[in-house]
Amino acid sequence: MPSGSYDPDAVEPAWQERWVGADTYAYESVDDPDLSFSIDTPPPTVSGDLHWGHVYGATLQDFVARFERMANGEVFFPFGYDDNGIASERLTEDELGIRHQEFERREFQRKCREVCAEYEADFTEKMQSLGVSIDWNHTYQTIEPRVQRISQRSFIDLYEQGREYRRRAPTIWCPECATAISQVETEDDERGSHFHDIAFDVVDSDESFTVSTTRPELLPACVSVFVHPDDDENEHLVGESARIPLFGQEVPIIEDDRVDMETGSGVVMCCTFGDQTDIEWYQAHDLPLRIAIDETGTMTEQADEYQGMPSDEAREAIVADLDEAGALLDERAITHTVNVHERCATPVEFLVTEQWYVELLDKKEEYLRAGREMDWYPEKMFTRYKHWIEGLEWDWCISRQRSSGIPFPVWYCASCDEEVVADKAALPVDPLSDDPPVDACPECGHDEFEPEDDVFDTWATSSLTPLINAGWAEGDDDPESDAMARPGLYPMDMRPQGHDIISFWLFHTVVKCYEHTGEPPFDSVMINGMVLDENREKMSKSKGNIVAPNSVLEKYPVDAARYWAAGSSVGDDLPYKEKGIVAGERLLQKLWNASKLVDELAPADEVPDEQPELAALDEWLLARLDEEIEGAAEHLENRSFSKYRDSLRAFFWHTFCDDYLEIAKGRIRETDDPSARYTLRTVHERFLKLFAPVLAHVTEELWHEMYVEADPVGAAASGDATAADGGSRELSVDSIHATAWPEPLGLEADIEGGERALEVVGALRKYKSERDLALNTELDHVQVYGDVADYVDDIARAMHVEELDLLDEAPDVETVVTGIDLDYSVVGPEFGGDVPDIEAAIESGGYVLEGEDDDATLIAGEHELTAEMFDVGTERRYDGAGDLLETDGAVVIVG
RNA sequence: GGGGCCGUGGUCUAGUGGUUAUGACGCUUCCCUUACAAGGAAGAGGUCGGUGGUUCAAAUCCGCCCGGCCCCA
Repeated sequence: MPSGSYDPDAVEPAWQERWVGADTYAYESVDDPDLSFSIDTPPPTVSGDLHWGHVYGATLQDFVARFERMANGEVFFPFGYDDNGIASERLTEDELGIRHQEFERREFQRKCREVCAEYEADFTEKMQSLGVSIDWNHTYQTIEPRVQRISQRSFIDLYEQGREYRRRAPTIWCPECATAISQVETEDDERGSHFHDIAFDVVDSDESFTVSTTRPELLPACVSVFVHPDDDENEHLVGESARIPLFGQEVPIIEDDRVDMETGSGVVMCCTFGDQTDIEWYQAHDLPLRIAIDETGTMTEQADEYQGMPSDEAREAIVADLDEAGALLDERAITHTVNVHERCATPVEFLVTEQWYVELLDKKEEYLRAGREMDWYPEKMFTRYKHWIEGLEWDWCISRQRSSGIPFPVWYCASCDEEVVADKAALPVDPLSDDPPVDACPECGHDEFEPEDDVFDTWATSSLTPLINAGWAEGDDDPESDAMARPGLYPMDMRPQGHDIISFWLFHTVVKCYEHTGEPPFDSVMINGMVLDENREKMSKSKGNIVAPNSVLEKYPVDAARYWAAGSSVGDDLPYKEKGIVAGERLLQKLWNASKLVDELAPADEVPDEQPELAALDEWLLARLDEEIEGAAEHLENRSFSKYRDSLRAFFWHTFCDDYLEIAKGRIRETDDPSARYTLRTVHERFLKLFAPVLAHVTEELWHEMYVEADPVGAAASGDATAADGGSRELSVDSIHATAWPEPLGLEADIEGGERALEVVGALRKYKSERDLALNTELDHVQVYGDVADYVDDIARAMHVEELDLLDEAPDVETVVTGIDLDYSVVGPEFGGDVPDIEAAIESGGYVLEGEDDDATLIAGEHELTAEMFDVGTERRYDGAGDLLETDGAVVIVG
């Protein structure tokens, strides 16, 4: 039995260990029809510390997992470690003091797996200490051979379907990392720079104009000059040609509304490529390419005498030469926004390179339909998906010029460049180490091949997690078959994701998996918000407002943090609030203390097995709990965690502890009442189950303390005996989390009577409080008018009333009509614009009241209102002995 | 620049057309009542960001404005 005060420091780690040791959350088989719910957890990068995003995201997922497990059956809740990215590459290099270039790619990846294993173990421990009900027997690493195989298989399938192509085209390039990157890997940054005002001559004219640029080294790459159509001052230039200073090429002057007239001179040069607008112009106006800077940042032959110079050196030389030639009109410092690589903060270049792409643009409609088929929590996130799809302008560049990552399974004929892809049976392959599947080029017969040394974009793999979980293309021995090994898992029931990364992770996953299976990969997606600081600002290192979860969890119980995390609705950001966690801690103690009292009042061996004849108030409480059970389930199904948490807490704390428990306590101590004992224990066990999804540890401990024979882990408990229990569904381990969500009892109860009885109790409390009396002050005589006959003893005992009488008739009061309250929901639609007339008549007293109660009629001005349209406001004046108290359903006289 | 979200007592928050606007934290007063003082009871505190409109009726719907946040460019 529970005793003392609750000790989470001892109880929580003990249960965490036992859950993992006993495989509490493992499922027997993924083909088990009992496996009712599956979650596609997006694998986190494991190199860093646990941050609030992990805690919040994983905790919300766990609420759903625990609820679904109780409500429906086993839950597939796997875990993945993302160790396939550049973060793990750097980690391995730092840890081992090596450079990846020093090793064959395959060898380096082996080292990565080894180094990451330590970090993964550490991360696993941290996740387990959050009490998350993940099945730790089902984890994967994105760098493991099986995942590499599925990634390469995905590539080959899409290639065979003609949905992938290799092309020379503009790409976003990081000169520091020497790779193409996708747009989502860039961010804006404010940088200092210089505007150079450069004079351009108009061909066949004496005229010249000024172009302001921060990139004079791109002059040799200039292919045109643009003017805004509304630019009256420069409009006359449109149609002419301009001669580029120093380099001499003649380029057309074109109008386009993408020119920013506010910046510089309003006339802008378009180069190959200075920024993304240049690329848009290149495509829109069919401009030629003049590539003046190569992939290493060196000037090309287009740059004439500057060829071979690094671009920043060339910039200085060109500026000096412009000045000498008299073409440099001005030079001034500015700050402007530049696109930088998020990882290394290097400003990106826009280069023309050969890359692999996945075709997306031709199937936007289908992708939209797939997105619409999923349930979005919150719904508004579908809008984000819709806009993302509609706004797609480029196909997806999936090749990266990095040294580690999953290799493209492709070779090229050294003679004719024919693409040769790997045999499906041979996957995973690394073309840098493995031979192509053919001896001679199927196109030209040549026998030498160049391996593709690019690797996949990390999202090309991360977008396959539902397929990895379902064992796609692992279903049978046929290497050509894409049958799933665990087809029952697909589509998966829920995909969780933080809202900051849905566009490149979730959305790509939808599209990619749809391509492979023809259906959306998820029945539902649950988007969570961010954890903000106490002032609702994003936590960031530069602001220095980061609160480390570890430091908080050392101080507070995990269940308290889980309680705090449940204080949000799906999709909402959640500010870190120490007070919110303290509130959770208080609830844990309250639950523990109430449990002690329940166990004392209704110990297991004194509670009748069968439902006894129930007192009216007990019946009422059980019926009210039925409503709460249904409400809690509905809120959890809608992922309205906050509503679930708050309504359950309020009902438990106020209705159960403050009202019912006080009454039951008196009744049992005086009469050994079996009805109250049965009710207490029944209701209490149900409360534990209702709280279990959020307060995972304390409910487990209490359930074992009170409902499973001698099997708690806390304090005095020892041994590992597990006793069968009636409530358990007999899953792999005895746990409250393996029991079924409570079914409503469906008792016929006098709901109104119970409410009325508690109103009377409330009125008497208020009476005592207003007179500064202790709540246990004896009251000699109380009379009640109102139907509370079945509750008289409970009321009298709870409020220490010596003699409580029921009155058959209303007490002798003088009723004074104080006004008329209209029921606008009836009067409004009935009388419409005449409502103000009626109000005016009532206000001025110009009305006649006829009849009483249901037959009452009100004549106000021109209109006649029937009883259901109004209430008569009254005030009672009581001149009798004692004090008159009123509630909605009863009249109480004290004294 | 495009899109989305938000603004409710000191703080956070419920409430998407209908009488007196929900709750928590904080505050004030009272009560040690053999589960819990980290508890209980009562109370004070709000022109629902501003403004105009729709409606018999607006915190709620619509327009504009102000303030804040996020995503995309």
